[in-house]
Parts: sequence; structure tokens; C-alpha cells
Amino acid sequence: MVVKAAASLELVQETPYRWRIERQGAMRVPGVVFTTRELLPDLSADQSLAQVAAVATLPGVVEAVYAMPDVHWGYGFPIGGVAATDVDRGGVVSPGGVGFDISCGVRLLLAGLHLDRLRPRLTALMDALADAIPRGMGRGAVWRPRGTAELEGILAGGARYAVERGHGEPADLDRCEDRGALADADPGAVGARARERGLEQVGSLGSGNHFLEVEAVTEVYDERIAQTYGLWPGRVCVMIHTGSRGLGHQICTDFVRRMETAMDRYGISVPDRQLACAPVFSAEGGAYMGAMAAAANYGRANRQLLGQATRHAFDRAVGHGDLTVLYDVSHNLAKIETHGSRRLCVHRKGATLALPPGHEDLPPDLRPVGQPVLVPGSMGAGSYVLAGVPDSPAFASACHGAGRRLSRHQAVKTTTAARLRAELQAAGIVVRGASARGLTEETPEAYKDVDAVVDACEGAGLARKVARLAPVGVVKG
DNA sequence: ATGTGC
Repeated sequence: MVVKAAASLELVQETPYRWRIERQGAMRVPGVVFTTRELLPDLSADQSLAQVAAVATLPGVVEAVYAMPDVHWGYGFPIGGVAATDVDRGGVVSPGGVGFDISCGVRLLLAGLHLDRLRPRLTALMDALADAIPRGMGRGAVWRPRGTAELEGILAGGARYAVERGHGEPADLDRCEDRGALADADPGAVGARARERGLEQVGSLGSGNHFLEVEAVTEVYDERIAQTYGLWPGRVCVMIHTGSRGLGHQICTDFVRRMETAMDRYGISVPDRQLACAPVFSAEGGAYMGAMAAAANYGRANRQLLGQATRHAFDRAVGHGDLTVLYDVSHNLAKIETHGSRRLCVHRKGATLALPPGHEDLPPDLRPVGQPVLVPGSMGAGSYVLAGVPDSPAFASACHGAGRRLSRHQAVKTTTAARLRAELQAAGIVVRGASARGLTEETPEAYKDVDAVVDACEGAGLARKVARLAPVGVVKG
């Protein structure tokens, strides 16, 4: 089966879950889209697969540019895209391949109680969370760093620094990707404006698709892995989805501009200005990697602080805040990783790291079963926990969510905030803190079906289903 | 995503 797009993209179906974009023109490698016929983006209306083809022209790109089943249009790179470059053969890093929200990701906390025991206190808990979680554009944060030393600590030390300063338990770090901090952060590469913006937002949720949800385990698909993860039916969980706020955004803006002018000097030409890039081993590439890692650490500290604020809210409203971290993982990041014999810069933008069983970067207790892959669905739709699998085909990556289907502009035309609130209430979901605009932009209608996306992810061999979580309360910006 | 737009 071959599908021709207007822009002459040629898609060849290889399996029920895998489609190839044939190499042509300036493409150095093919594209590979992991999806089903039902979820395949409409080539006449959607640019995301054309973006996959454009990314495949970048210097040093290897193997293939991959798209996850939740792929959709993004700045330069598609969201739900994975691209790796060979750093020892002129491979580039591109800020657009990480995205504006550097180290946006998900933390899942597990509570020590069954939903039946939470129900009578749910309203009180949601009120306490609404009180404890700063959210929305700009506005308030859990922690206001004193002077530059504390901000430096956050940029260099991420969640580890937050824990050192009393915001959480050392054991939390065992369940964080990179134990809570990327080692090669360079706070000196973070510009003054990014720092200014960062000072005001340490420990804040933000807006858009960021949220905090109280959920409960409703389905278990893999008993053994679920047991290792501690996911039993009815267990209350808290999912926190946020990133590096204005600081990461400013760093992306600064480096896109800087690389746009640097590309000529390196003899790089790209089909789209939004693919601005520089060799990883260049002044601009190196500075970006250091600043990006610092933003990633800021994002990890952010989720650590919000996790701690969640514990306090549980303490106040439920009487015990014995929340443990299942895992904390980024889905917007570029990392230098070894695959086979090569050192690659793997860009994951709207794609979750999914380490296989046995991987040395996993904590010993999770190593036998693989990394928890946290997949938030659209608002009110539920979320999934998957596990990384051996020999996965996209540099150990999986989907990161349901994936947008309608733009924010289109989304607000489909419903009203009042109607959405009523629908969530009818589904037994308590909503706190959501602005009318924010709520309507996030209508589930604007997203793909997370169940179908996760099934495609599993069918494609990217990850394995472990458990499904259903929301009972949501805090939004 | 974002002091939402050069």
C-alpha cells in the first residue's frame, strides 16, 4: 500500500504498525512512522510527516527519522519525533528537535491508599492541591531562589539540589531519570533573560497541556511488571506533567536565533529556518547542550518541588502523605547516547525515553522489567504506564501522550468551558484552577484517542502496556 | 509550550 501526498511524500506500509517515508531529494535517511491506518495523519491537511522528511536532511542524521503514533505538527521538528545524529561525524543538535519546553516530562507518584478510602476526602484534597500548586501563565512558584547561588544550584543539580535543600526524600532520586540531574549542565551558557524568567517560576505548573491529576489504577495488563512498579487496582496515583517554564522557552529562543546565523559558517543549509542547528562539537552546539541540560535540571527540580507540594496537600487533606515516586521522565530532550558502536545525539521531542530491561541506567529494582514509560492522555481521558522493551526500533523511545489532532484555535470552537466542566463533573472528575480558555483548548476532542495511540505503540514494539490510570481530580493552569 | 504577536 502506497500513499502519495500532495508534496510528493511517498508512504509505504511495511507492517500494520509501521510506515516508511521513502528517501528522496535531500533526505539522508528515510522516515519511519509507527502508527495504524486509523491514526495516520491526513497528508493533505497535516505537515507533520513533511516535517519528518525535512528533519531527515540534517547533517549527520543516521538510520531513520522516527515518528511515534501521537505525532503532530511542531516547531521545525514534529512533536512525537525522534532523530539521532552521529556526533563524531559532524552530527548536529537542533533546538527545534527538543522544543520550547526543554525537559517537559511526567512524574508519577503512588499513594499508599485505595480510591475507596480517598473518595470521602477527594474534595478536600483537590482544594488543598489547588492551594498548594502554583499554576497558570507567569504567576507564583513554590520556591523563590535567594540570589544567584540558589538558581545556579538548581541549574547544575536539578532534583538532587532540591532534595539537598530539604524538598523531598533522597529515595525520590532513585526513581528519576539520570537520578534527577544531567551531569553536563553549563549554567554559564544560560542567558540573563532566561535566568530572570527562571527566578520567578521554580515549582510551578504552567498552562496549556500541563496538569496535575489525581488518578487510580483501573486496569493491569502485565501482572509481573505492575507488581514490580507497585501498581495494583484501585491504588491512588498523582501524575504531574510540566517542564522548564519560561527559562527553557527563553533558552530555545536564544539558541534558535544564534544557530540561524551560525549555520552559514558551518556550511549547513536546512529546508526550514525552524530546523536551525549546529554541530554538537561546535561553539554553538556545545553551548546549547550545556544550556539545555541546565534547563532540563530546572525542569526536574520543578517536578520535584511540585511532588513535594503534593505530599503536603495529601498530609493536610487526607492525613497521610506517604507518596512514593514511581518514575520521573522527560519527553523533550536531546541526549548523547551510545547505540551500537556510535555516539549519537538523540533528539526526542514529544517522545519518551523507554529504556529496555537490563539497562544500566535503571535502578536495580526496576532493571529486570524495564523503565516505566509515563503516557498522559487528554484531559479526563486517563493515562497509561508502559514499560520499555528489548530491541525497540527507535533508539529506546515511545509515545508521550495522545497527540493533538486539532489546533488550539480549532479546539476552542468545538465546545465551551461550561460544557466541559459539566462533562468532567458527570464523569466524577473534580476540576480545580482551570481557566476557561485553558480548559477549552484542552478539550479531549482536540486529541487523538490515547487508547488507540498506546495500542499502536505496543503493536509497533516500542513499549509494553502495564497499567491504565483513570482520573478523579485535575488541577490545570 | 510561552511575560501567546518582530
